[in-house]
Amino acid sequence: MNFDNNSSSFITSLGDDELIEFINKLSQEKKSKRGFKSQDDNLQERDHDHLEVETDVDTELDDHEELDVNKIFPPSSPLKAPSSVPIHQDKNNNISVVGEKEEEEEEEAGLKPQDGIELEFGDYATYFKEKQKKQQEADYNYKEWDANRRRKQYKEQIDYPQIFVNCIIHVTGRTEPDITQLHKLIVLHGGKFLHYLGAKGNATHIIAGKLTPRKKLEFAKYKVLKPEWITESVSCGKLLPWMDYTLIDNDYGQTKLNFNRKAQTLEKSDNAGEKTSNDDDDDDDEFGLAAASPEETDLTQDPMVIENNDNQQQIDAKNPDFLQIFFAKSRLHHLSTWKSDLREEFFQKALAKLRERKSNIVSSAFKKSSSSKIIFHIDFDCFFATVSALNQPNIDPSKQPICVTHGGGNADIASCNYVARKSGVKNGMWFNSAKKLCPNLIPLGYKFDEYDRISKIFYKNLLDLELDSVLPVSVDEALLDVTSLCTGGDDDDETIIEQSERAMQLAKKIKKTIFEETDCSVSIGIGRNVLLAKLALRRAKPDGIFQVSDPIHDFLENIPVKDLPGVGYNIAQKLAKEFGENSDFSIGSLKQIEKQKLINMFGIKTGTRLYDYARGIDKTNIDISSNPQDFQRKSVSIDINWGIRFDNIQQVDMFLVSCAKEMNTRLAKINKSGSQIMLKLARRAPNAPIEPTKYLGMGDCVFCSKSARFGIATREIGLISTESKSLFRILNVPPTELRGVSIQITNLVDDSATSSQMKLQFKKAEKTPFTTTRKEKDQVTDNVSSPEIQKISSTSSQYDVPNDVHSSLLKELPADIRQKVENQRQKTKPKISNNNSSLNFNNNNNHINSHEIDWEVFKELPLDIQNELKIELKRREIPILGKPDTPTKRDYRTSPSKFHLQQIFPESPGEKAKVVRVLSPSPRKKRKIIAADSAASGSIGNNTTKIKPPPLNFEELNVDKGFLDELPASVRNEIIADFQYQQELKFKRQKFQETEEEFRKIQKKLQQPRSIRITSELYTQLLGTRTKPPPRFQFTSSFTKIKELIITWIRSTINVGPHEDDFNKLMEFIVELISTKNFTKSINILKIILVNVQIEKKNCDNYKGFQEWESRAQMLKEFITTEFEKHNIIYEL
DNA sequence: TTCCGATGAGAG
DNA sequence: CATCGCTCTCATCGGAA
Ligand SMILES: Nc1ccn([C@H]2C[C@H](O)[C@@H](COP(=O)(O)OP(=O)(O)OP(=O)(O)O)O2)c(=O)n1
Repeated sequence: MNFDNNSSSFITSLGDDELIEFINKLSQEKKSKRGFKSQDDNLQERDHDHLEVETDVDTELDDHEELDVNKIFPPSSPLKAPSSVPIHQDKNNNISVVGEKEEEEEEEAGLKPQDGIELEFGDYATYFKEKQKKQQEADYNYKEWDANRRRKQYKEQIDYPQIFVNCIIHVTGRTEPDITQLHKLIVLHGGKFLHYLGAKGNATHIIAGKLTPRKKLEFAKYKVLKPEWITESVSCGKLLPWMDYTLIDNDYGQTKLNFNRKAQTLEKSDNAGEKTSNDDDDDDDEFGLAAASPEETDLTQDPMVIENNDNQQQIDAKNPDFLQIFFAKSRLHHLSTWKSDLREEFFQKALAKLRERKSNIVSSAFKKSSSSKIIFHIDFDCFFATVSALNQPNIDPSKQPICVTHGGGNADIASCNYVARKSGVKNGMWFNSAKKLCPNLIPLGYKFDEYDRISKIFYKNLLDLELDSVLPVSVDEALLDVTSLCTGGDDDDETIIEQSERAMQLAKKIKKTIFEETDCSVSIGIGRNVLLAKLALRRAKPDGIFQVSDPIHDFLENIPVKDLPGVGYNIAQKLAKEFGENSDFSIGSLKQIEKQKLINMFGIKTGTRLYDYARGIDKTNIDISSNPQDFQRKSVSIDINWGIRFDNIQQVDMFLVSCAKEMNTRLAKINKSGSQIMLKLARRAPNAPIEPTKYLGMGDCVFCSKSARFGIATREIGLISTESKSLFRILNVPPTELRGVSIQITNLVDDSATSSQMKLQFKKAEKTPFTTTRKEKDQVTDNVSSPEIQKISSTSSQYDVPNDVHSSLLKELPADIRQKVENQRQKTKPKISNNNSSLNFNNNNNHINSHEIDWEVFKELPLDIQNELKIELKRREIPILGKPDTPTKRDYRTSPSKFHLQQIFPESPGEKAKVVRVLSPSPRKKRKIIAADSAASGSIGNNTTKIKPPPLNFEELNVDKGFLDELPASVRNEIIADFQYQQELKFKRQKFQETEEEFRKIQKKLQQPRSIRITSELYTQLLGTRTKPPPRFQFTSSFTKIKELIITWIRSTINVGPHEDDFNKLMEFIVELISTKNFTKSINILKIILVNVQIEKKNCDNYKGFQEWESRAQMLKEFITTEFEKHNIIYEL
């Protein structure tokens, strides 16, 4: 029994409690021969194990030597008589037997409202999670039970050969033997039984008796096998080659070869709006899971189904399965996933091609005239709309306006056909507004699997052409370099006309083939570069081919700039505004603008690009193999801006964990890890309504983001989730205000490319935890690569959590964050730490944890596993009892000093420091932190745009000089507080701008022309003068900035009053102004203060603060009056 | 100059 | 009921050495 790599990452992904449960379970389990964990690394798998562990706490498995069958399968359970079990269909359209009873019990116990209590969402959420869990759990329990039974029955232990380890098998439809039997066979032989096909295509195999044509398409990406594969494999005691049992034997292998794209989704199509189709399309059930297909629906008498329908409550991000449900139905998610998969696929192809070319030595006879290419831009006409309308006999897309959308109302239109476009309907529009433009607009549902299928045919055809290069732009769109196909063999003899002619013929051929194979029309644009091809494509649409012929200027002249790639609303607006033309600013006009002017307006790159585009120049390269690095994926991110509604931070944390899991899955899929993480949040804009127009939408939002470094490339769920939670706290957005979350991982490293690091090293270290091996530098991650450090770093955050976190929140935090906060809290207390043993003092929580582990049993585990677990425990700072002198301890102490480690507490009286986190900021980072520190302690007069944050109560600033990179928690806290404060300011500023606008309007309404006139006069005057700002206010050079500064200052301190120092600085500034005869300016500042103090009055929670401000303002006013009198000036406000 | 982090635009 | 507003890349900007 041994852990493999993935087990390691599995255990590191567990929460502390889970880990402990895991250990305890393992201890009891060790006699069983079965490895606990199969190697699969995907989410589902993790969940499974995770759940097994979890369930152990409150089930009876603790004592499973005496396992009572009835506890798992109560007397009424059908499993008592497995062979005669009635088939039972659950809501997922999967026939389930095992676990059925639990589900029912659970319903009774937890789901059905009892005593007339309304079912709350929390119950629902629990229920939903529980259901999944129970399904998986039941499999495991069943296995245990069966083993037990056999043991008793045969008085010996017969283990079934675990032939299906690594297999995740889904059974669908009618099979012989039936699903119950198959389920048992699979589970008993080590396989995972997948009750439903999630959106992520986790199943490795699908077993089916026969397939409807529709299912055939749907399962095209899977190994769909006959049930005999299972039964015969079992009777042979080994895994038989699945190829001999394929159900779809005609094209599977081929498809697989050409399109190694992984299954993305098995989302069934909706038929929203008019239910026009009665074919074998499946409708979604509410949960985005597999739906009932016609031949099975007769079995759907399960109360479960009804129950679920009753409980179709709001599905928002609080639901633990929200991500899957959401993604399954999100068109943009599909679009993005398809795109990156295609990019990856073609990237790999290009690499292969490159290798091949290299081994063929001669790479010449290629690339003859790179200057003159022929590029095709090919794209399906209104892709989603066309495909969704296929096989819909009642609809004629050439006459009726159609669109693809989820529902009516404010649902987005993904795509609409050209009939609808005539009425002004556009992609991305909301259905309601479109309906106004086009009253008979017909809504159609999404058919993601169809889009995928058509797309595959499309790309297969393109590949078959053996072009110079194919660059996927989207699921329905690609750029082709067809130069060599159009230039033929003879070099220079060809005229341009001949080339064009060939290109045209080729385009026609492609168009025809694709139409024949898909029933969908493509349009093709042909040009000498990507730009021209794109513009030509636009002209070609719909259902056409257009070739840009050589005097390209005529062609370009009247095209609106908006059509240029990279020119969107903003740039087009800016151009139109600047040059006074009405909205359709053409390329012809763009050409008139000087290069420098464009650069000034849009920056160096955009400016030059616009300039070139106007002249038809574009050097974009579409050949992946010519420079693969350019086409490497550089980031992986998850964005959710729909359904984000949280009540408290715990829910946010849970959600972030789901995201981390998803992130891990995605990274694992492409074998990459990243060393930098960014959390981006959308916060409801100050004046936006709590609930926006679009149901569960994000509405108008303010965005903020913060990034951090792991110090090492990773995809560990634990690290990602911990870091995101940490960042979330830094960004300080109230959970109720949150409307969008995104996590991005960058600085990607290929697993294989960095053999010296991460997993391999990690594994090595597991095996020999006593030796400290010399690590090579990790190129990407700032020289941190020691496995010990990597492990510790789960507790790392670039920033620590501020210590004003409410204590009720604390206990909800993951242990490692909690630990940090606790530590910091301790630290702010008077020194008591020095003579304490960490076991008693430092790790209160963890000490409790460690008692939960049965150390006696732990000791009986195989040594290597013990070691592994010890490392993990150590990483989490859970003390290892019963064996105090653990070797892992030494590892910390002997860590090379070049690593920057955080000293928090002495581990034992004699020892020096305890390493809590590792962070290796780049030199810049270091500077930045230090700089931020000084900024935070500075005040308004410093040469910085920062305003001093409200007084923070960090009395002690014990800077530990020994660790340059790491500032003590208290200082870090200040930095974080400062950052949060800045965020708050930013947000308030925005809020203020709106308030200010309102204020101005009110002023106008009240007919106070005089005040306005004076104000604006003063403003113009001030803005017009270019006096150097006085020294003390050097940080701003323009009056608007000063104004803004003062406004934010007031706004942020209206509850506490101005800080003495700041106010003094201001007074100095005024004195300076007056002495330099800047009278107007001083009056103006006074005005701003007076006005804004009053404005803020209504936002003020603490009247005292306002009074403080008001009195200061009066003081200033008097001061100015007196000063002015000295100069014989009388002013008027 | 160069690098970095935050932010935004644009694409399908 | 509604509704499923993703995700990647490049550019810009301001701040820091
Ligand atoms: N805001 C958008 C834009 C596009 N899409 C989807 C639906 C489209 O069918 C597909 C392809 O986008 P295109 O921009 O190519 O638009 P169409 O194919 O619909 O129309 P056409 O290409 O004919 O202009 O992407 C979407 O869901 N939402």
